Amino acid sequence: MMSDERHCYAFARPSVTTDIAVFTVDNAQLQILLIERKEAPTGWALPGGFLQVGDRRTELAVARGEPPPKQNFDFSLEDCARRELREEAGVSVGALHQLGAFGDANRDVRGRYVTVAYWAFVHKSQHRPKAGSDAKSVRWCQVSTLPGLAFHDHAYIIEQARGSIASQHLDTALFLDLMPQRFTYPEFHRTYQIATHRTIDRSSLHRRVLPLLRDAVIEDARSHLAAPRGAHRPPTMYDKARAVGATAAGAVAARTRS
Amino acid sequence: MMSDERHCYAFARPSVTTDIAVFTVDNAQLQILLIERKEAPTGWALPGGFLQVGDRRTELAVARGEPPPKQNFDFSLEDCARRELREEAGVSVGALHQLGAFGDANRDVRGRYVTVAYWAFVHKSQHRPKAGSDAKSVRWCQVSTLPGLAFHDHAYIIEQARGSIASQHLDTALFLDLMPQRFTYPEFHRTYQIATHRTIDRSSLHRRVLPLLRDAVIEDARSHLAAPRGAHRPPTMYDKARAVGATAAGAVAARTRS
DNA sequence: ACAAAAGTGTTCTTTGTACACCCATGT
DNA sequence: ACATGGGTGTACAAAGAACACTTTTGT
Repeated sequence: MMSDERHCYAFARPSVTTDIAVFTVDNAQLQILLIERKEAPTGWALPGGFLQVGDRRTELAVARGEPPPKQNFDFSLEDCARRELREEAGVSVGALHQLGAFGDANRDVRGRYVTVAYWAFVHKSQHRPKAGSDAKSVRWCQVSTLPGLAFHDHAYIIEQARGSIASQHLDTALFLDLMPQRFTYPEFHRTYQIATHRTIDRSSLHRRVLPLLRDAVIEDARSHLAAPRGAHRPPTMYDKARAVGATAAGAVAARTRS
Repeated sequence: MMSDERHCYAFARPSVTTDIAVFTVDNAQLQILLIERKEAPTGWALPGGFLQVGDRRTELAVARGEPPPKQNFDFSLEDCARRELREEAGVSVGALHQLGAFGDANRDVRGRYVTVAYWAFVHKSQHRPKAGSDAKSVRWCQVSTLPGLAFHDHAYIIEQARGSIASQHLDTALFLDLMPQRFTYPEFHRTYQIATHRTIDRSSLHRRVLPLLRDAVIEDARSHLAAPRGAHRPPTMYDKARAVGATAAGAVAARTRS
């Protein structure tokens, strides 16, 4: 009902969307969150969707500094990415990293789309992906065996994101986002190697990461329950929320809720 | 006449623009190309403008693979940047580097704008900036003493671009775009230092750059006319068009014209 | 005791740079 | 001769990583 085209402009405009490549490490594999589209073009795709802008009057008011509407309004591109991720896939992320804008005229068969791509790291435990409004389903897919994608530049975007992650002057601290609330260094070492797709000496990485975890040690011996037990020294547990540089996904989720 | 708002959509859409930070080195200063806007908000700004998209029928046809219209159509975001730079400032550049997308709701008082920012290097000799349709004037401004800008995130964008240029993992070859058709290594050395805002040993930079210029030597002794004369060995002249990695602005201009 | 974790010290490589000193080539 | 350009060799510094080895701490 009422899909009237009520927003009219003197010049044609493209649709603006954000797409987000959410990576996680599980089962010794780098995985990415994909959604199965309900509408054409059907198939698998990166989660994402339209930048919600207000009508003329609203936008002018916001541009003048008035408070933005609470509903159906993305103040920033990053807001849009977070919202789409939440609505479409049920996932709230910490740090979002912008990859760039993609806008070739033939990138979407439905018409002219300009998309701003982001990537993020999460740990599965903190998210329960749930297909939202526009998605038939949501799935973690191994990046090594991606299904065919509904938009032909999504594979390229994922490629770019992986390059960004691997070839790096990327801060070690960013990889903390891949960890659960509590984790040990050996776990971090394994995860880091999988995410960057290379091997690195345990001790060398340890030296780089330890400073970040200095204040995140969980002293309580009972907390070690989740750590590997055995006839050996138990690993130190760290609390992601207290690690420097980590963007606690929990905190972000809480902030969003309030 | 007929500024009717003929393009209507079910959902509000932002305007999409590109902005370009064009840098050059002249008079021992890093300079940037700014235009003086004719329309509100008046004042100085980065050259740039609207992404020209077709109407629904046109875009669908292009998305299906049919050839894009010759007129008033930007196939890619980069095409848009080149066109705007040409139309608005009379400048054609070689390599364009995407900085990212900026789309906060309060970035433009006229309404909701999403801009994709690019930066480029040029040499003044190859361009005659000329105020185009939307510009009252065009000017090279020293980045050290920028005027106030009509859009408050343009200063931020310029800042980002300068950071990108200075804090390097930037390929040396890109700086060849700052040179004229023919240049000497000592000239390159000076230019490089100004652009990156640091000093570097003549000999060290020489080693990095020489491989790029191997096949660009101008043998003809008469070509040395433009080189500094004096009671000393004359410098070797190089031809930018034959240097590896340089994107000859002339070639791009020619391609555009055909 | 054993095994995994934690921690330390050393070496190696790479990369970029400075620096010193050569030769080349014009007026 | 001399001033500038071109070129080479060496040394140095920092960063990242490998490697070897020790110590810790539980069963």
